[in-house]
Amino acid sequence: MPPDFDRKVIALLLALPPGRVTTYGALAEQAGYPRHSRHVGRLLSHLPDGVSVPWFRVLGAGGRISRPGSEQADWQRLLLEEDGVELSAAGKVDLRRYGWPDAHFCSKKL
DNA sequence: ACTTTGACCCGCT
DNA sequence: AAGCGGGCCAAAG
Repeated sequence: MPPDFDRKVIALLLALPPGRVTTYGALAEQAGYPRHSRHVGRLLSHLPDGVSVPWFRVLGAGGRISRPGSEQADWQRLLLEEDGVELSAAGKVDLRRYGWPDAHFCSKKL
């Protein structure tokens, strides 16, 4: 895995406008490594310190929050709402509405 | 070198 | 709705 993978993912994340969200799969794909969704997860779980990343804007496929029940999931939900993102009772996000503008699953462009 | 472990994903019960 | 199995691939033990 080239060193720039991490860098790219971070950059993409920083470029993501507030109030919008993306997914592990989409990040991996846009970083040039399709099917590497897990690696994005692993990256975010061991975040290089010194970089402040809006990790909470990263969701699982279909707009699901990862590791439901975990402490981070609760935080994520809170932070997202603070961003103005609506969550269903099940804690899911409508990607068509809040998804990454360039992503296929998003219908609401910039 | 081999095995286990993920902040994953998809399709099928 | 919820669980299972298989696929995925790098990192850590």
